Amino acid sequence: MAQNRHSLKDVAKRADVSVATVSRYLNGFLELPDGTRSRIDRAVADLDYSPNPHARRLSLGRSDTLALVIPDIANPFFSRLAAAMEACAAERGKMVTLHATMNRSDREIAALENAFHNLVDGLIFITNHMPPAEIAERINRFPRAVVLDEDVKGARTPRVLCDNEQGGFLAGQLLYEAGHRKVAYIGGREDLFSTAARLEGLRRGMQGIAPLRSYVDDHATASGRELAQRFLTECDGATALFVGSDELTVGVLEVFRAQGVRVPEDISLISFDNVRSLHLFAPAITAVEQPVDSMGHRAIEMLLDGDWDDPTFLETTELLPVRLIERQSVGEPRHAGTNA
Amino acid sequence: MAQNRHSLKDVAKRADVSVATVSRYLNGFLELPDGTRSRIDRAVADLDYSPNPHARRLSLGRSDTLALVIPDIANPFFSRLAAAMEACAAERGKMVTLHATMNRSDREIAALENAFHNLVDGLIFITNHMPPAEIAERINRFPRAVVLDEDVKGARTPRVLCDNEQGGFLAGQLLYEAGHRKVAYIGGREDLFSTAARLEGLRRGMQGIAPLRSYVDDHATASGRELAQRFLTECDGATALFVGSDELTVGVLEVFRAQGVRVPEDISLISFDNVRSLHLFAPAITAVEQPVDSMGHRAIEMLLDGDWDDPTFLETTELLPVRLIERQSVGEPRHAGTNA
DNA sequence: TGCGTTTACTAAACCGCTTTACAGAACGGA
DNA sequence: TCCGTTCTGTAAAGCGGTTTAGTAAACGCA
Repeated sequence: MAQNRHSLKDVAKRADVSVATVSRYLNGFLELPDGTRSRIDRAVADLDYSPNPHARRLSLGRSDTLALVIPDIANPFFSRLAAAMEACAAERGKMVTLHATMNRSDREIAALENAFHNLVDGLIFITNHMPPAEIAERINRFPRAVVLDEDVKGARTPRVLCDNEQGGFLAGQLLYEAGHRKVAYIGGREDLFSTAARLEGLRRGMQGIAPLRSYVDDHATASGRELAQRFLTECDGATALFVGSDELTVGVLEVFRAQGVRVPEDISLISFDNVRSLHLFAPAITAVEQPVDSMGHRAIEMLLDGDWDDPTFLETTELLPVRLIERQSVGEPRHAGTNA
Repeated sequence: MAQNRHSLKDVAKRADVSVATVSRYLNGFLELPDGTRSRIDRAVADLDYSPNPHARRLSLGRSDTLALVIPDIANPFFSRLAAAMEACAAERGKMVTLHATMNRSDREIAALENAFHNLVDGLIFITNHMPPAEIAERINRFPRAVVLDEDVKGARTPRVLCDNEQGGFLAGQLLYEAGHRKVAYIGGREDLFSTAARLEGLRRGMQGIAPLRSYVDDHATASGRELAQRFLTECDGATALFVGSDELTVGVLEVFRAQGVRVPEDISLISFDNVRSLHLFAPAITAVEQPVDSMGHRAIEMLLDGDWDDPTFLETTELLPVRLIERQSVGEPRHAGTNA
């Protein structure tokens, strides 16, 4: 019932040896003759002993904890990423703490500050905006950090990203082949590496035709609504929309539905992520799928198994492949003749 | 760059006082004259001092950490719950660690073991199955624990639940008024408190008509598919389906779609949770909405602000209200005449 | 001037574990 | 018999805070 814990000293006394002996034995640094060993084992069992983690961590100088700094856990993309990372970390005996930032620099700084002071064994950092240089500096203070999902300018850490360029390319190719020539992109700002890569890929897929663009600072559903509204008034003849995340897509579709804009009859649409149940939407939404689970796993593996003594390891960028999932949200452009 | 931290001793030396003075001053237990105070402030600033959390926790005997033991973070319901709890905890200076169990007893035990040994300041426990008595015992060993979302038999802790009975009632009422008389329920086993309450409410809403039932052990999409399949072969004339979670609903709809079963023309459907974007589904799905954010907030608030000295506090059950969100998945029963 | 009370601070124990440095006993070989 | 090894441990110094008990100096006051 109560926290009635026994200490190493209690075990030592009961087994009639010194604390050093018990400690070293339990940690596998000491071979003992059967008699002593069984006395210690007995004492441990009798007292239901388990080492005090605070003392252990103070002594060892590590925390057995990884910090996840992440924009929004309620967002399915990030929650799946978090789930993958937690599973991977738990397998290796590491705990995981959560720090939601909502993409706000002040909260990112607070989370990094917190994690740093807590002496975590490693940091996973995810952001969706272009953070100020101060944030990269703070990331660089961690002995071990991995940047995930979006590159951070100035961060000297390994990166795990999806192949955004390829994702853009697949989307562009599909749209081009369906006959679209005027395509708009809704997503993060162009100074983000992911956005630049996607736009680059999109252009390549579109045989060199550049997309129209609108930008947001986050991947909130509300931003999707706002941009959809803007898109409808300023769309300038665009017949297709490439949306940077499922969250934004949800907002876009809400507005389209409210305004009677039909997908794909009026506007074709491709989403990015494929973490929501887009297959059940009306219409089912075509999307570029991110390899969420492997991104999470790789990030943790790099953190824990990376060769952190090798300075070139910090330059590593792991690019994970995306897939295009074709459904029903892409059709022919409305007035195919007039858009060529 | 490196973890080049300064200790309290460094600060004390620099400010030319004792460590005790610095410690007590920094913790607000000591008033100091301006001179001393500013010397300490200076030293702290110069050395960029921040207390070592491991040492602090060892000394204080607490961890500033809350453990969230939760079935699956990738599930939107739980991820939103986790997001709400993290936000609430962060506001009060507590970190949050994540422990996903996938509703498996062995993992629940491992997570509880882990959290217990880590001397967390509090535990939030969520499960979706009927856990063995051992788990309640382990929960009871925590000085502070709150059970969330689903009651746990034998756990002597406060509970935060949604009003499942009311949710069932609202669903039943809607179905009854639409003309349905044969309704099936898909969800957790009946020995779960939530299931019993929902079925009870459903019956009440249906004017006393008891539903057909099928049960699962988790809220995975795959289970939804399986049960939908079973439902279609054994449905025994049921014209409506009340599904225990959005996750299950996704699986059900996948099967319905594959088999050409139309909602609501062939079968009416009401989901529970409303955490996925059901409004964009085809058809938009009527659902009982759980107050996810307030459930998360209340759980944390009870954990941190509850009167843990009052033994009756452990008997507290907080029941949060649900709402029925009407959309397009409920219609008249197919052969209204034959079902009365 | 002397005495009690504040003021301003310190010494040292303690939290519970790890780990280095060392020591006594037993053993083996020359 | 003597010396060098192994075997089986131990004492004690950290890790970096918090906190109790106590003290020297200054202050107020008769």
